[in-house]
Amino acid sequence: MKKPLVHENPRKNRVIKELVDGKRFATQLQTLLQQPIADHGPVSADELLLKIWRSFSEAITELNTWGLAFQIEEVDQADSGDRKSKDSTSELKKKKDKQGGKDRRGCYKRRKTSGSWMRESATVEDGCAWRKYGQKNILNSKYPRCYFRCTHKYDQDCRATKQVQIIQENPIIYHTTYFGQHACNSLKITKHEMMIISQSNHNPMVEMESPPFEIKPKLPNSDAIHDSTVKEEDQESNKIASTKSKSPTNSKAPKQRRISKGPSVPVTSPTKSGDRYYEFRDWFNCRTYWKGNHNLKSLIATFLTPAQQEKLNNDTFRYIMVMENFKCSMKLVHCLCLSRIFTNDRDSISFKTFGHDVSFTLEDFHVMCSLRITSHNVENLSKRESTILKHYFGKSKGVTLKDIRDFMSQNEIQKDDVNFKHVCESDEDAMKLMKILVVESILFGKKNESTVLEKYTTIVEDNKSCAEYPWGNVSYEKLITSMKHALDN
DNA sequence: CCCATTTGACCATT
DNA sequence: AATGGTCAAATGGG
Repeated sequence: MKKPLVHENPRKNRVIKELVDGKRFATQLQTLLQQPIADHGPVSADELLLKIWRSFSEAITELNTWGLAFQIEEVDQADSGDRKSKDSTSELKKKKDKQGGKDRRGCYKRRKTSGSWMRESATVEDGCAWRKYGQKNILNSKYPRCYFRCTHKYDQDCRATKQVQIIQENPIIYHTTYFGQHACNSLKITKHEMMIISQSNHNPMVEMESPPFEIKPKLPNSDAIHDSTVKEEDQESNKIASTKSKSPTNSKAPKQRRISKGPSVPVTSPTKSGDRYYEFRDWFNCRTYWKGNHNLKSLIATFLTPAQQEKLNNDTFRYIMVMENFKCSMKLVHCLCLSRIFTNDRDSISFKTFGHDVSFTLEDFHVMCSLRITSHNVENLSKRESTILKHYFGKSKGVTLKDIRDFMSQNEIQKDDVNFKHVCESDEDAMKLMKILVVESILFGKKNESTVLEKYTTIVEDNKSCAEYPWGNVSYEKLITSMKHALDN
């Protein structure tokens, strides 16, 4: 009998294993949640959550890089798609032996662009430890392309890679393309990694957020620490710290500011009762805080024509549009703002992520959300009437986000033969309506029932104003105000 | 000696 | 056949 090929495929086996593991952990979690907290065993729900997330994340990464390797499998089961071995010391020898001494260099599949993201900057430094493994002259390029992999490729099975190429001199600009997420326990979680975490969502088929914050419970007040898992984690971070001595970016942040111990920490948390302070994880998990449904992707797909989508993707909010998952990204921004409330520091914000202190400046906030920020005051709005709201909703005041969403879902694009038919009078109108939603629900984090503010609609309506308007300042301030309000309740 | 970079070879993909 | 991604021997720095 012919054995099904799939069982011979290590890639597929890994995917299956990860998914099965994930399911097992989920079942364990379900059992755990059905028991009273006092009966919980040595494994916490948070730990199980992390395990589940890791399993699915691994499976997705595997599926994303699958491609042709599945076919190669038939010919050569020994290697091809999977160069990695848990046993890094004997890996090289093993590989050669398996291949009968034949050199398999360059035996790879060509990169896919999905699951990658780019960055242009004046420095190559991004806080991560990279190892260069190649350099290539690229056709029609003045400068060579350099290939890097994560230093922890073998010791921690980390698959992150990047390609760096100079695209301009004086001033120098590096173009970096990142592939894959870090699976390693890197001490240096930087703003850039945060950006990556918030923007990368590799598989378009699966909506999944990376957990941007530490999962394990950790009380900020050392007196309150009795949980064994907390101690374990502390040991773990010390271990990492000692093995990773060179840490240029880290030295820049000696501020041992414990966010939760800041002077302006609220006495109670709106999520739970008791007189302890809460980490951002607590806020992050507080569903009442994250209003509305910010997932505009499906609306964009059904309401805008491909041409309109293309335009929107290259417009003022292009960096927002690049994000696969607005909700996750904006949660991060929310948390950043929240940290500012805790530290009461106008110049920088800091919080904990993966057990490490991370510090952000307002400038970094700008980098993260890529929204315009200016140093001077901005409230200089004209008192025009919103023509677009008036035109499509019959009124310029009192239109809710829901009204716009409903309008969009009731007027999906139609295609007859070759042309897209659209309910709006122009492409511009369709895009502007979508931009209003982006501003109100994503930048301002408003809930569905809120009314659209006319003064911002008029800015969106005017392309020049919209491009020049410092959305970064406004969303930043709005979020902080909104969080302060939430804290007071 | 260890670790990182350099560089030509190798080969999948286009 | 050209191109680009990866490997690994050679090389170099600490």
